[in-house]
Amino acid sequence: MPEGNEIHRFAQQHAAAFAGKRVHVDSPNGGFPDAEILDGRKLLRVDAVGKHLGYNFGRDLILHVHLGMYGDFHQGEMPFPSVKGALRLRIYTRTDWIELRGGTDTSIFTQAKWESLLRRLGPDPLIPGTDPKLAFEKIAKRNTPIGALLMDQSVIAGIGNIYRAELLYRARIHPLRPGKDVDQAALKSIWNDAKKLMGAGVKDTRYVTTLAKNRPHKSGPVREDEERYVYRRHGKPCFVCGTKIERADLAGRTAYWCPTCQKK
DNA sequence: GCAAAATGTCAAG
DNA sequence: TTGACCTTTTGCA
Repeated sequence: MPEGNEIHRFAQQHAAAFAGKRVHVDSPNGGFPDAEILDGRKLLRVDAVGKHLGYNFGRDLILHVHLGMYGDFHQGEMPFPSVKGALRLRIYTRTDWIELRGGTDTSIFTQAKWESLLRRLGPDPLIPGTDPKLAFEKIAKRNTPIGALLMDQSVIAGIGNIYRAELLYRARIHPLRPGKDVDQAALKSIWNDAKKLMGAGVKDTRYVTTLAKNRPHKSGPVREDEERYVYRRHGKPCFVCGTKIERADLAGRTAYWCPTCQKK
């Protein structure tokens, strides 16, 4: 279910509970038979890059988790909740536990494999100090729509369908505009906006991208139906201009945009 | 009770 | 470009 912000949040929370400690690892539904290799070892640290998590148990023992579209974690203090559903992985100590369900990949990586993963990922806006230059250069060369490039993890790591839609709305750029027609100043502002929005999304579990001045209810708590400008708002009026939000498939995922505010 | 959809990625054709 | 895969939740019978 997650974009990069949630991955980084999981890394922080899981490290807080387990890093530097000997942990138990098991797989109640048998979906991760290698759990026993890790059981009883010390978890050194938890890394997050883009949408990937690496639980580092020492060289060549890196538990790689990619949640894909459906994977999710739950975390809590002992005792365990009752086992239900397809519980693939648990990590726990005497006091804390996490549970993992779903997900595209749960497997043990060598150091070399982890490094080759890092090599094929673009810069991650959630890693402080990251230089976006390589991403800008790739985008400037390509005819591919910017809406597809922002989701391409080898261009920029961590952006998913919600942030793609909302970043492009906030930049007033149509998702079908070719990458090479997005100027450098616009790319820079999208990158800075990604750092800001996704950074807020690490702390806040809601994806709020609207400015208060654009919300129909400008004060009070943000209403659920006013959190975002375009994502899953097709057929509804744009908060800024009133035009109906459109949607279409783009690179295998549904893109959303305002045909008036966002220019091709 | 069942179909459909969902914040993702990869491989086959 | 399409299908396959992982699982839960929602909406409609």
